Amino acid sequence: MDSRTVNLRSKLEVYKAMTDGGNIADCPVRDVIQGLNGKWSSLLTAALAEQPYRFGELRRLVPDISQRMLTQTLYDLQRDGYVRREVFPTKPPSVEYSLTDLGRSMFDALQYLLQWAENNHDAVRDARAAFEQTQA
Amino acid sequence: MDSRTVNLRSKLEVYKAMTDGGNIADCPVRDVIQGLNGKWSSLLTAALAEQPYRFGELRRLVPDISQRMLTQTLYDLQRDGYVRREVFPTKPPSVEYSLTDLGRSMFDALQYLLQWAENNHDAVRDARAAFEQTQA
DNA sequence: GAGTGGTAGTCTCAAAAAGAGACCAGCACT
DNA sequence: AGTGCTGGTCTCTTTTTGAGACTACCACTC
Repeated sequence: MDSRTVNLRSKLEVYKAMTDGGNIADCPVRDVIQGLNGKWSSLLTAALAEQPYRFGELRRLVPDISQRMLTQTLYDLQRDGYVRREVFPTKPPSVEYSLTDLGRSMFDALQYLLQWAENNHDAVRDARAAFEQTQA
Repeated sequence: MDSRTVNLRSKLEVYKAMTDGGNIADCPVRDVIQGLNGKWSSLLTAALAEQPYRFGELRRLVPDISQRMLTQTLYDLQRDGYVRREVFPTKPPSVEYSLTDLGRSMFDALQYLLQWAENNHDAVRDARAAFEQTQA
């Protein structure tokens, strides 16, 4: 996607897209965003954007995720078409997860936000510190 | 942010930023992203990017949010420095919420993802339908 | 002067989601 | 025969979210 395309659209238009012109509760844009803002979705997508990984590799790569949430997040990403799951008939069978073209395309858009977070986490940290002062 | 800056960075680098070079559980990038992926954060940010709103206006604008979650999400966005809260001494007092410069900057980055969702929600819907077939 | 409505919330309880950790089957290796 | 690796599932507890009643203050109407 050409970045100028986004910048030419008004913020109002993006908001309207999220509310689907009145169909607020059942809006497709919110539906898609909803599937991406789980606690682990973006981290796992970022890992798989680097290279394909097996289940156990992902678990070791992200030590603070529980097996249960790893299973479920991968299932959700697969259901929405971002991730491909391939079983190899080794003994014991191994399972490889990789990004689909759709997943790669989504991650390209997500990267702007990740990059922003990397550049600005100091500002957010400062804001939190200042806010705690006003509350005290 | 210049879009080329992002595209020149490898996916590996973005992943490394999310894992903070080993400090995976307590990574500032994940910390910032975490604050943004609540169910209502992106929708409220999009609304406030359009124009400032008062509490009751936001509640009417987003009918399926509970007062409790509206209060809490606005509190979180204010704490992280994205939103400014101003009380006006009218009778009864009214409260106006608006984006800060930091919030505007963040929303610019978020917009790429919202735009992607708007362009690709059909593909996600198709993926879900296809996935249900394979499960049945 | 009693009721109605609009302001911005808080409080409580129920439901849903996430986290922790035990448990499983199958096979290879020692 | 025991140990470890594979990729999970199952159960229980804690956290997060949702629904809805309730508050205090004031203006306006009847």
